[in-house]
Amino acid sequence: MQTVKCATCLLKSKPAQNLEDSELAILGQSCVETVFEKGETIFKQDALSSNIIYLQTGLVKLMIKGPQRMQIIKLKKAPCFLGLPTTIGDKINHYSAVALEQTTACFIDLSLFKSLLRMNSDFSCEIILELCKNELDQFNRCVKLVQNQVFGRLATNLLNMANEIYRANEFDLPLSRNEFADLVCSSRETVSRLLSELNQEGIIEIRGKHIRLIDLNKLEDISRNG
DNA sequence: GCATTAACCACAG
DNA sequence: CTGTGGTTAATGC
Repeated sequence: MQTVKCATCLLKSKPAQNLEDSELAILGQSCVETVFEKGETIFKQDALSSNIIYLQTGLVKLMIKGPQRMQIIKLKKAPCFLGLPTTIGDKINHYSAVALEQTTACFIDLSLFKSLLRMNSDFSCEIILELCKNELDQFNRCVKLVQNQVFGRLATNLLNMANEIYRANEFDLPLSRNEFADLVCSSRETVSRLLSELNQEGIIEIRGKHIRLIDLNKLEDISRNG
C-alpha cells in the first residue's frame, strides 16, 4: 500500500485545506486511493461500511432500491466527499454509489476521520457546511419531485447537469434513458418521449446521448412551472 | 363527459 | 438500449 501524499494533493477538498501538515500526514498514512471504471460500484447498499470516501475525480450516482424500483438520489461530481451520512449515520450503507465515468476515490478510515473532526474545528465546520448544503438541496429536490410534472422535473435535471456538473450547455448525458427515468422518478418511455418533444420544439438538440441546451429561458420556465 | 398526463405493455430496430 | 404506438387509470375542468 503506497502512502498517498495528501499534503501535496492539488485536488484537496475545501475542508482539508484547513488541516495542519501533521494532520495531513496522518490522513496520508491511512488513505487508500482506488480507480473505478464506469459502471463499477464504489459501495453498496446494505453492506457494512467503515470508510469515508473522497472523490478526487469523476462522477458518481447515488442510488437506493426502494420497494418498487431503483431510484437515483443524486449525482455527485468530484471533488467531494461521499458517504458521510451513510457511514457516520449507520453501520450499514443506506445507498449505493456507482461510477458513471472513470473515477478516482480515496478511502479514509472512519475512526481516523472522526479524530480529524475532533482535532480541527475549521475542518469540522467545512464538513458540516457541506452536509447542510446537501440537505437543503435534497429538500428542494424533494418538493420539486413531488409537485412538478415530469416535464418540469426533466428540465430541472437537464439544467442542473449543465450548470452544476458540466458547466456547459452542450454535453453527453452520463445516464441511459432508464437511469434518467430513475433520476426524475418517471418511466424510461416517458423520458424518451419528452426528450424528443423538447427536441422537436427546438428547446434542446439531442442525438443519442449528446445533448445541447438551446432555449435556456424556456427550459427554466418549464423547470419552474412544468 | 372530455381532455390531459403518464405508466405499463409490446414490439421493432 | 431506444423509440413508438396502443391501452388504461387517475385527475381536472
